[in-house]
Amino acid sequence: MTDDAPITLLIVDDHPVVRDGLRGMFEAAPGFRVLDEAANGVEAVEKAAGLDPDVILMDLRMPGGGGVAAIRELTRGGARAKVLVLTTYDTDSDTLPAIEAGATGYLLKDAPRDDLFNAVRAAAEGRTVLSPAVASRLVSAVRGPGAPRNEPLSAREREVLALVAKGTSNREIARELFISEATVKTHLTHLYAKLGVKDRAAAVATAYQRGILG
Amino acid sequence: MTDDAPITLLIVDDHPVVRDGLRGMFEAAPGFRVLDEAANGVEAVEKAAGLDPDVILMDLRMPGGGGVAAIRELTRGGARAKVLVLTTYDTDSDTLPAIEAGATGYLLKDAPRDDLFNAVRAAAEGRTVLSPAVASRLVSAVRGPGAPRNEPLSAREREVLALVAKGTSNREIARELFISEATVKTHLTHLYAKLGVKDRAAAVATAYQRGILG
DNA sequence: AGGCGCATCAGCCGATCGGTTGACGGCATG
DNA sequence: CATGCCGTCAACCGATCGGCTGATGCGCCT
Repeated sequence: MTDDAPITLLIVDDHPVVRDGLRGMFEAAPGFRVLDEAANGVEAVEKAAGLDPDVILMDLRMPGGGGVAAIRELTRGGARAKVLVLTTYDTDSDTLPAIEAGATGYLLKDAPRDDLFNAVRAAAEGRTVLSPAVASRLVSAVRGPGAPRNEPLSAREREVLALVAKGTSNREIARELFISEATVKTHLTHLYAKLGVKDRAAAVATAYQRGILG
Repeated sequence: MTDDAPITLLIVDDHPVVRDGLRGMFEAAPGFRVLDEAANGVEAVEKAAGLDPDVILMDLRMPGGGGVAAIRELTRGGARAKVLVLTTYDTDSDTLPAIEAGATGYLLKDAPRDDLFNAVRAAAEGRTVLSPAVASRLVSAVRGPGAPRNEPLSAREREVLALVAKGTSNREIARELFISEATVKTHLTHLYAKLGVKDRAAAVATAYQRGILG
């Protein structure tokens, strides 16, 4: 790939507004060429096969064809395209799966325009680009390839979690277990980290999926 | 039972402090007689068989022998004793199970002393006594015998709930679904009512148990 | 002896949640 | 056509949560 050849793009997002915004942004900048758009993962895989873009800008969380699955399919299919994940809002729980699935970069849509351009150029060259928030998450999560993070919860943590699943507030949990509210919060913070979630609702969901509850 | 015969009591609670408190309270008042105490459901069933108390004051949520199971066993065994449930803090999800299991009354420990006395007298006569909070829950839950309230969630509500289970905040859910945060909250309030829970964590738990999620 | 995980606690903060009340249009059912 | 459910939205409020920093004591393993 020479310096003057434009980087070709495929934009994947379920929000038409976002697609337009990205298209406009890249068409207005030199060195980029938007080949097409797709509204979901399935469509993205199809179009990528035909168009062979350099970089795919992909949203996660789309109706009808999740982003992570699409990435996995693309990389497994040996596609040349680099996938740059662009998440709508903040760093959610799909970060690691997306990267494990083969995403080359991961950043937030509210990143400055120039960061976006740089990220796409970097991705086109195969360099990994991560938004700071994501990067910090990754370093704190240096773990084996594809390991679904399975740290065991302590007995006390499981006890707290079980009460959380019953709708018990931290204060109530404290009274139930004869400990202070501060301790309850500590247990919660720890088990959030172990489960890889960020609030009690997600903790309960993950616990059910792993058979810790129910 | 004549007017001057004291009402005999069995106190069941895992907290020694609470047991002492109740014992002291009833021993100081005329017309009551505390026969014994138990620290869990199993012990309660055993002692009730031997002592034949008029009223059993029972906490729910105890380690080693849940209160509801004990109540069920007592009533199924044809015990004469009336069970008055005394919950530590507030109206939790065990309210209905406890009453269905055969509890004669249900009130909160922070009820005024006289309410407690009256409740025990009422229970001894077989009258049902409920704390206001519990009563209002019941009227809004005129369920058939043993029916675990199975109101179906609307499609939108299920959609919101699924995102909640992923740890998504209300604001993020709003963006995902192209609706306002106010609407998200409305959906949540509705689905809490339908599931009979009071926060998102319990909603997720209930949803898993009913197969709505996972 | 030193390190490590677990459990306990404090205080502060901003962000978020849940409750409440009230409202509007659409659509179906009766 | 009246009633009810669904979906949408607003504004306000107190309660709760989650993050952060930092600290102590205990038991276990090396």
